[in-house]
Amino acid sequence: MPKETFFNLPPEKRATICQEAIVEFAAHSFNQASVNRIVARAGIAKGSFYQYFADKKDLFLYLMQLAGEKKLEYMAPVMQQTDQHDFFSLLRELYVAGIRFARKHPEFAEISKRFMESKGTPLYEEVITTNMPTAYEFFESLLQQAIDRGDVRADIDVKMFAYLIASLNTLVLEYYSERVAQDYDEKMLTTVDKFIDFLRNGIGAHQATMPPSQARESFAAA
Amino acid sequence: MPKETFFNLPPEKRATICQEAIVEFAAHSFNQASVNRIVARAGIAKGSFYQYFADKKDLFLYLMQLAGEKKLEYMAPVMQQTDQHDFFSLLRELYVAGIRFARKHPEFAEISKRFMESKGTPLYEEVITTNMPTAYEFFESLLQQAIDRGDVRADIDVKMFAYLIASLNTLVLEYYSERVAQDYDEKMLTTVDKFIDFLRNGIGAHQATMPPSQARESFAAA
DNA sequence: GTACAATGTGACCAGGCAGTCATGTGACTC
DNA sequence: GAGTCACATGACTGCCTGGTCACATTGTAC
Repeated sequence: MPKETFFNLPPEKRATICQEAIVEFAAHSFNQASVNRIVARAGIAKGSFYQYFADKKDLFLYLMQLAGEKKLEYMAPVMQQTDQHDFFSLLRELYVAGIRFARKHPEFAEISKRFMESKGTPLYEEVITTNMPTAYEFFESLLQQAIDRGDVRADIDVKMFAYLIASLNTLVLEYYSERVAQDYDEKMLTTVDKFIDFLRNGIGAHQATMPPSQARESFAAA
Repeated sequence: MPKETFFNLPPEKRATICQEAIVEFAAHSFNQASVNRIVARAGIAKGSFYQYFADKKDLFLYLMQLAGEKKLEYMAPVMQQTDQHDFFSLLRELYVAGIRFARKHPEFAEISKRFMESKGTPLYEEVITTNMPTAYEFFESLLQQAIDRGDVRADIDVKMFAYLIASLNTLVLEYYSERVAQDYDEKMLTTVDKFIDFLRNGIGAHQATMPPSQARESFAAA
């Protein structure tokens, strides 16, 4: 956590520092990111930085927290509707929400992605074990619900598909970003739908339906 | 490419240097990897290193080449059988071969993985654009063949599924390594089969068959 | 005006890095 | 023994890093 000094700062100065730090960590891994560059771009003295933050890690964890909060703003509305929609529709909304978040806050998404790739480093272990429940557990319980409700075949390996569905979440985002469109929207829904249809065919309870769905409207706010 | 001096070295010394370099690049990204550590562990002088290699990148590219050659040893036998098996069996063998490679040469696999995650860096761009055809194109043509043969539904988005299938290749490896077994084999075939069955249900031409396959023997040499 | 606390500052430190180079060494030739 | 060649060596350069600290500046309370 940043020191009190940091929160006493005029908001715009605080915002500038955050902004430049976000840019730095979006462009470089934790180790590669440079405090020197951050303070230079933010226009503050090195000594000031260490009046605000205990060290580089302190800043990084704070940014991770900000990113998490921001992402939750996108995901929470969807996650509260678990009862009102079938499993695949819900999944679709979750994927869409994830893409929206990444599109509106690409630096946050980049930082998170970079962090997820740092599996195995001490910093990763520290953050994961002390902080967050992983997405896997969430998808696991969601899958189990879906099976109980009859949305999903009962004979699947739940843990494996929870893993796969969580991974597909980042996969659909990457695919869309790299191959389909640089700009937000338009083909996004159809891309997500193709993934969801594929999943529905693969593990849905009803026999696989051939016609892939047309682009439907998202039931979450656009 | 390493200098002539390097290849004039007694083979065991060359092997030692390679081994220590592999360990270093498996444990650290290109930027984080330290020539100082490599020479210290390999027991050679810094100056000697620069008699063998032009610079750090030179060594790294050489290791990437070695890794590629080694991986090809595993993949090539499978890839030459494209005509003799249906699409999903072939895919299964490719996935299995990939896991076998990663199990027998974990450092090479780690280096490759780390490199693949460095998308966007200048080094990545340099290697990709000048050297390798990506796996995507390979899977794309494989998919197209499968459609023509009637193994796969004709109405799918070929590019998207080529991307997905390529990604699933690394995904099944990660899942197996992280969640199923630290040791090689045993549940590997059943894990891969679950992925393949899922794919078959999702995009196979015949209506989804319910009973997931039992562990079959691999048709490639074990 | 003065005292005091909060905040700002950048030179500085120790340490790591990639890469260089003058010098050393030993083997082989004539 | 002299000359030559391939290889070996590690001190050195210049640079960058995260983090510190003695000192300067500012704002406020009295």
